[in-house]
Amino acid sequence: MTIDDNNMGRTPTLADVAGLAGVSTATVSRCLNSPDRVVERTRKKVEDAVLKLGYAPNFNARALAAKRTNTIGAIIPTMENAIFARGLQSFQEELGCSGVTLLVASSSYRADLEEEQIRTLVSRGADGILLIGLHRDPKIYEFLKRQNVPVVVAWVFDPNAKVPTVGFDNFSAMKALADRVISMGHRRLSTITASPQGNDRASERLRGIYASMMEAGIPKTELSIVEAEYGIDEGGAALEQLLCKTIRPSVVMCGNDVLAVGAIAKAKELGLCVPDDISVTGFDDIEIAKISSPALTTVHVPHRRMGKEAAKMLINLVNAAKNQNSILIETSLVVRASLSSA
Amino acid sequence: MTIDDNNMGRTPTLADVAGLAGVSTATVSRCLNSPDRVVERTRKKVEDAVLKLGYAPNFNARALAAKRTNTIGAIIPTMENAIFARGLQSFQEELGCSGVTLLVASSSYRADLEEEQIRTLVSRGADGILLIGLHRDPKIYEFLKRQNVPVVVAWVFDPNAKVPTVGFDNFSAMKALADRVISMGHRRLSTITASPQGNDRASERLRGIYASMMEAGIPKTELSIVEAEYGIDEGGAALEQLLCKTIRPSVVMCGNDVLAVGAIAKAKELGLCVPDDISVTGFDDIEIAKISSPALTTVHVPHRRMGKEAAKMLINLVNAAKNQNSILIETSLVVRASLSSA
DNA sequence: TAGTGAGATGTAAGCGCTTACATTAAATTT
DNA sequence: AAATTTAATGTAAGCGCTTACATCTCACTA
Repeated sequence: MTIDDNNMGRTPTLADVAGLAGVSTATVSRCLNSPDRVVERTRKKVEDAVLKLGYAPNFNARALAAKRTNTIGAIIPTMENAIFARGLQSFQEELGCSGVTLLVASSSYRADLEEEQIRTLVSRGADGILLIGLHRDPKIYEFLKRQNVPVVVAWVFDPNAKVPTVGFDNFSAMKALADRVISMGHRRLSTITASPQGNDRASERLRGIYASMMEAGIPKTELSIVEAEYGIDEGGAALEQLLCKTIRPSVVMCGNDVLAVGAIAKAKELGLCVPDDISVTGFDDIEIAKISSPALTTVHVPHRRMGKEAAKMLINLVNAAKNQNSILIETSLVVRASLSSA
Repeated sequence: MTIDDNNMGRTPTLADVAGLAGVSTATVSRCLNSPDRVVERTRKKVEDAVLKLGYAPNFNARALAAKRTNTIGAIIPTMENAIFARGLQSFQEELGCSGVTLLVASSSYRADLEEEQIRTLVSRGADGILLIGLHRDPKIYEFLKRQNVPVVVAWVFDPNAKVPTVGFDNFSAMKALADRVISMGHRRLSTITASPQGNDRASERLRGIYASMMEAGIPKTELSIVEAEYGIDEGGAALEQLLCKTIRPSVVMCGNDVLAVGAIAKAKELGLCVPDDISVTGFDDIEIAKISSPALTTVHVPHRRMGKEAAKMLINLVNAAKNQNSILIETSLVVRASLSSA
């Protein structure tokens, strides 16, 4: 049995265990944290006492005394987005292998909230922090540095950043997709994107589209842009806005699969045929991309691998404090039925 | 500026602030926790010192001394499921209104992991805990009670449970759906469900189907059951299994929308027409249900409201410790194209 | 103007744990 | 068997904060 009775009116402490076992608190502490430093017979006594009392260590007291929490914090923009959830899942799994607990917070894509949560995580004693995207007030990085809390940034790759990153090249990934789109004859382009303001993933992807257009000699003005928040309905609404423009685009390149699926649904609702009347592309390649009809052309991102690498990196940083090199996660184009020749 | 320099080699403490401001630590503490108990002039001095040093309180020390964390924990089966993510989002928002922080853990549907995480949350000093589903070892409820940590259970409604619940009646909701299915002439029924073992949501829903069949005089044997984990691909694989059975069902009632969408996709892949060859139903009514083609017949669950109510209840419990009554969240049938007459 | 009491601030004792250092016991060497 | 090393355990000083209680101020009252 792991959970047992004790007949005190309060939750048992280390001292109670020590008393019952007839040893000092230091010995009990050692039993819990480095059992090999305690002789078998003593350890047995202590373990019995722990069970007898249903003792559970007080985390806060431990953290205060040890100045270490075995906890790593992560701040993601939203929990409602499957891609963050999935990356985080493997991040957590990898941390778990090292006995580290994950603390998650979501910032709702708001910089001020994120800053607040970073401070919360630090004051809670997180040994390290995972952040999404590089773009934020430099003061925050300074703060983290001064507090001696290592950081890893995921979802972007930038070997020149002052913090290690593990992610993919948003610019190149989107440019590769745009290259393909343009090579299929599309000229009247459009995109549904998250606000690039303060979101380097979004702005890099946008830059990727422009770069491709430039190479193909298509003027920048041929790209219509609509900003949308994350969500199926938001994608649909954005598509409607796009269709109001005087020149109807032949393709809409969406910032992620969810927006894309929303756009497809809305297009069908409006009696348009995808991809005959309008092509649609996504980004991320989550499950929904495959089962969408038509199936979605998108950029595949190995989120699980990214999460895992980020975890390893952060653990190294926490343990050794030696600098880690950024890791590039390769993406790949997945061409499916939602994209056809113009 | 909220984050500023200090020229010490370590992170500043309350005592540092007190020293700089020329007051005692008690006064600084009061400035931070009950500003109205400190006179304006003093408070100003303290605030200046806080800013000057970039002071951030040490959460663990505070929790240790105050025996309160303003933190509530929640353990959900998985983060990858949109319905939990969404319910949790509004849960968190509501908590935020009261200045309470949320700590999330996911148990991967494993009872042992859940128990471990409950203990972790308690040892971290969570003032209260949100759990999904009632079914778990009674020892856990006893443990929580002894530790004086209030609990609310969500996603199920049971006025007779020993802990307050806020959720819906899984039995009636599924029975209502089955009633409709059967009234449309279906007799060869099937279901794709999470393992009902230790999952009261799943087992109640299954019971709902049986109850409906019984009323209609359909023998229990007419229901084929396949268990599947959560996921689009899992739903597809389960459908294949179902189709291997000698008697092909005319309808597949899925435990949630994600499984249902997976089943639909697989059916289409196999050349079957939904709903002409086979009808499919889901549960939850997440966004994907609307945009699926054909659109999914399902049970609508107001997750956001559920999350909000759960938060309110938990906060009351933490503050007043008076018992709360369970809250029933009403569900409703949403009939869409994926269900047709047999 | 001394007396009163409310309000502001200070003092100091913990909260439950870890850990450097001191002490004691056991194992090894000579 | 005494001397020396090594392993096991104990002692006690914090970790950074909150808060009961003591003290001090000062505007009022009588």
